[in-house]
Amino acid sequence: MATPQLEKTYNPKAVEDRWTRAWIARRYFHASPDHPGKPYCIVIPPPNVTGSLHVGHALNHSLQDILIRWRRMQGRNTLWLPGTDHAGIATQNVVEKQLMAEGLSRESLGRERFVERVWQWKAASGNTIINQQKQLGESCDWDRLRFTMDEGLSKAVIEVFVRLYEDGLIYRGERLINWCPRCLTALSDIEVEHEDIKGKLYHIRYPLTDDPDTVLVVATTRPETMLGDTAVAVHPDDPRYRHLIGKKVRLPLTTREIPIVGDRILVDFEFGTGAVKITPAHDFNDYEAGERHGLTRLAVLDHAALLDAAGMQQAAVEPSVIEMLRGLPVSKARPKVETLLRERGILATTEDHKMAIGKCYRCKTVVEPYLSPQWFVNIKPLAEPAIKAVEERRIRIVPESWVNNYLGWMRDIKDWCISRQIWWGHQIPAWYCLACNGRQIITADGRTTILPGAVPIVSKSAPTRCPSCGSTDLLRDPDVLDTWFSSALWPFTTLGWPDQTPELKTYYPTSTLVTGLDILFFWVARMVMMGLKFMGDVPFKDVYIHALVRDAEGQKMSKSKGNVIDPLHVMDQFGTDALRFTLASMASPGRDIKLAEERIEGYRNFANKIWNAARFALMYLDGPRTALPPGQRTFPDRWILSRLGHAIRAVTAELESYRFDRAATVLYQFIWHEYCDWYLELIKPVLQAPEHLDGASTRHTLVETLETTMRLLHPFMPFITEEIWQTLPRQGDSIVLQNYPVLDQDWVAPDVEQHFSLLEHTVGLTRTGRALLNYPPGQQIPFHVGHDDPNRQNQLHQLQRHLAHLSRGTAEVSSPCDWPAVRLLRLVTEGLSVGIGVSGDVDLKKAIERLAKQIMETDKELQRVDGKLKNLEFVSKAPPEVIAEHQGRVQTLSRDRVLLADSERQLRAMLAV
RNA sequence: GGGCGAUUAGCUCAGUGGUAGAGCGCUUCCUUCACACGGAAGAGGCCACAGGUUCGAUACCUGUAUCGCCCACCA
Repeated sequence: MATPQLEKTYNPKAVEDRWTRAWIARRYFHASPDHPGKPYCIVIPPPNVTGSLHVGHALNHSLQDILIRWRRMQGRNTLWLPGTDHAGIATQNVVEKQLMAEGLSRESLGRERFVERVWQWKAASGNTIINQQKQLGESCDWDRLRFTMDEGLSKAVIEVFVRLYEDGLIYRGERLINWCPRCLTALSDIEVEHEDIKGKLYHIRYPLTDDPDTVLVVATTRPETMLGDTAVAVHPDDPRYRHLIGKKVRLPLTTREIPIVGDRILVDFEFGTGAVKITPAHDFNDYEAGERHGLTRLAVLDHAALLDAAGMQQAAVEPSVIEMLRGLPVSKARPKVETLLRERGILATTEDHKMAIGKCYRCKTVVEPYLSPQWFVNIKPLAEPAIKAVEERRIRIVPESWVNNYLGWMRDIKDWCISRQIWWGHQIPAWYCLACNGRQIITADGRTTILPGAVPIVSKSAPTRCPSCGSTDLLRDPDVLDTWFSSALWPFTTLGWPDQTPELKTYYPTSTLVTGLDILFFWVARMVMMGLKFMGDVPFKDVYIHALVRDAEGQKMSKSKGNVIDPLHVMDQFGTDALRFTLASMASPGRDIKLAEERIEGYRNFANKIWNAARFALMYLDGPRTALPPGQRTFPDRWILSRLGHAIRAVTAELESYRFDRAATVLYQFIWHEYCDWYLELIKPVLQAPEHLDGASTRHTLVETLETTMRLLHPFMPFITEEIWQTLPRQGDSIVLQNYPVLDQDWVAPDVEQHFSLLEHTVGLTRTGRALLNYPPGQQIPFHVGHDDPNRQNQLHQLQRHLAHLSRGTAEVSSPCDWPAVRLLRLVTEGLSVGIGVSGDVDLKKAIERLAKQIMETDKELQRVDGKLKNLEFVSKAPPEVIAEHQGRVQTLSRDRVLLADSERQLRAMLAV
């Protein structure tokens, strides 16, 4: 017997560090277009460069790594392409915060030095998440690490922008957009998070100009914006108001008069008072109504969402009101306006009202609709092919339930605002000739505003002179592109586009995209559109959408709530394999994951179980082993191989349909309950008797099964499987490069499995008996087994040896009727009877009392079900014919066990003891 | 307002038109020579509610309730 080479308890830390380094150093994960095999490629959803690994990443990346390792082992030419996203606003915010701590600001630094500073920050901190990904065991091709602002990718971004512009799919215009007054930039529609809050509905009196005694009461949730009203709308069919259309009201707090218009789109006359104020510069609906009625747009809020004196002046607001409100944020201005209106008797009434406000997805500041010139993508022409691709299932979305979500959004898609007024990002490749556009370009307070009338020169490289007037006085558009613009190109720009690289040819379209549904619209939809536009093909064939990870209470994890599970901490405490396996096992479709640490601890135990199974196997490595044809294998060997075959088939099938959870369950079940609990126990007598005839065959199967199992498990638990695999007899340097197990048809043995289930059942009965009788564990228990079916009776004979061993007893197989009836308790199920001999020093009376008690309880339960169960076959697992045969002498012991007495009288006697 | 999903053991979740499953937790027994991060035996469920289809429904259909998510400009 060999000395065990492994520690008694699995210690993940050292193992993980060692293999992380070795795998990367040996470049096992490096992919090349020349490699053989059908390509399999995943591009990673690039985490923000500011990020550190949170549990959502851990889930997302674990699942990808499972797929990647699995496909690699299957012999595919496998590329997992890693990278990070420059995360425009998020990163800029991080660096600005740093500057603030130093008493600096980005304005004081100036654009160039600020951007330089961000690059410095990236160089210093940008690799945090990459290193954490490596710790997680991710088998990315780290040689191909990309960053969305790499030179090549930036070039591609410019290329795309220019081509879209030339195709008329990018335009510039002044629109009402979502504006974050803290980040001071435009946001796209989906960058706004809506939240319900309780607000008030203010009813305000607007007097008619030709009849000041008549007032039109309008309802609004934002009284402070009334200063910018340019009309009041009523429904043209509303009998209360329709005669007023065309008249004017005097706008309170101002000296302006505004018209009453009829608008059936804006006005729902059941809501509020049926009259709506129109503020085209501060509300999306009003903006459109303003377009319909040709209204002017008066902005009374500035870019920081403060009440703007100049704007108010232009809106003819009373000077005293301007003085009161100037420079105030909306939150302070609103109560002041309310008080003012109340004092002047203009406020009719207020009522509580639930309303939705939008917040910036980066900084949670309330966003304002803001009128400003921006760049947009004309998205409909791009969306159409992207809709078709999913409808025609050229892209398969898993789970399918998200298809409708995707299609619904795509069919109703709005133009995409892609310009951001920040400095960190891809600067828009547009220039303006100052000579030609002199009056369109205004610089004030250090902010340059390029009015919508300015004519851009869009070009891949900086033009030296204006093509129309020849002037060299050119100004580049200061805006940068939405971060998601470059992300949308990720599947092809990372492979070298616009160059026709071998990588692009080999790996595009990629195979699978693994992502959370939170970025389905931000990212997935846009990749589809851009991929189809520029590559003429879908960017990926499958999209697997996984759930969100929440804490054990189902709350979204957030730092402020303090309920964040830090994956690095967990990896440290329980091991990376345990975390990965946990996440995989909980990745059921269509349900969020509530993660609790106990669960991870459970899989840590699983890792330890595997470890010890390996230790056990290693003790018998030294003995001779033979490769025997299946016929010569022993019963336990044939059984475990048959089960292994099932596991292989199941795991593979589940992975093919992205059921990581079920694959994990299969592995857990097989390894713990079949390999460890039964197989290892079954073969112990053979292994521990050195001269046993079956020794060679058994040792062979023991190791063969373990080795195969390690390969089967490797994608899920890469570290421990590698470590164990290394100790086994093997060919090759690393499990990473081994073949994934495939089912060997010779292993399939239904007859053996049937055999085994008889054994399992019988052993279970003896153990129950032992527990019921309080047999001391050390004491051997004498028992008889028999079966009504002669065939199975025979099988029992063959299993006698195993039975005796596993039951720790002396087994005798005899036909059910010829047992010594005295002092035996018999347990029967499915025609199988086990009689346990009761030796003198056990209190038979007590044992029978306990049985009787159980029977009584069961009886009560049966009576509760109200006579429906007159026939015991409903509660017994015994086949009906067996029950019928024993009618009247059978009592239910529990739902699946029946106590059998030789006669009713005997039964009564037993119960009455 | 629209759409989607959930509701199964104390907790977290699988699952199937035909006798209810797992992990964790709990109870009892056991430190036997792979593992106490272990072994064995147990307890514990009108499968949210109400109808319908069916020989039979936890599963299929309809409705109700509660919770969650996504989308949406209702002032």
